[in-house]
Amino acid sequence: MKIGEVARRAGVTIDTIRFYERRGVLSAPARRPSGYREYGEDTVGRIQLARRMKSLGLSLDEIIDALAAHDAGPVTCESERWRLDAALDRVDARIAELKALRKEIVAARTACEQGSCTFVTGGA
Amino acid sequence: MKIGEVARRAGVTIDTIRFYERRGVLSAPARRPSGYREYGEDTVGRIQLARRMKSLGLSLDEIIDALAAHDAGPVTCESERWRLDAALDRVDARIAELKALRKEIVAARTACEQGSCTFVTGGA
DNA sequence: GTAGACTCTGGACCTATGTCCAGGGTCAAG
DNA sequence: CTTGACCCTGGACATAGGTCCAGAGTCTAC
Repeated sequence: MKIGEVARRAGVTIDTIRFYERRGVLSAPARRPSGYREYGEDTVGRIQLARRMKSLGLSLDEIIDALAAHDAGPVTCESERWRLDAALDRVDARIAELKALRKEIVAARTACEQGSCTFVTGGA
Repeated sequence: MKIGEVARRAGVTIDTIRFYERRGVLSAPARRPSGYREYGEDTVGRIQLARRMKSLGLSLDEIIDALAAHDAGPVTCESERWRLDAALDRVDARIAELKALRKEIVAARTACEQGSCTFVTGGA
């Protein structure tokens, strides 16, 4: 299968596939005599798994690591769940940050309404 | 006042001040015969106001715009509050995104525990 | 006058994840 | 054989907000 078909079936662009190859998400595929990349079915699944991980908030480096674990041997939900936990912790931390920021903004708004504005005057 | 003192008093780096000048947050200051930038007191306040806006989630472009409004004439909390509202809307939107992501992650975790894992197998 | 701290310019570099491009070669159908 | 779709490489570009650098000139206290 040529790269275009892999891209179409996996729902990504050709550029993304080549980028993933450069970054190590995908290993270098076989080549036709012409130099064209030749992929097997499994590549589509691997890309889809990578995208699934990405959609759950894993970074590319984390995805590479997770896929390496897959490659190294049988993985189970038990052995991999910590990756989700890490992603969850990060999301929670980010939400907490944003909630703190929200509070700040609301406080600034309230101060505005009460005449002790720190947004227009720069106080604080 | 030379740039180093402004930086120290405003709590930013010299590089940041020069960057703000390039971007238009600060106008080009007077120069000494040697070429050194010469600042007045007001610059410290302007930088602090910019930082305050930044800490409330405004982008640099928004800060530039807000400061331009300050420069153009008297501003009031009434006339400027919409900027805070815009920042608040953005933060709320981002929090909503992250909560949706959180839900996804938790769902993936739950599926793991129940044996229908979409994280290890890539299903979905 | 000299040492050490300060400042100048202009551009490269950083993170993260792709996206796009030019200039060229290849494949498949008619 | 031609045409149009496909693929190759390597590198530049994008976002946002700075950060850092070299090599040169300046300022100040002693």
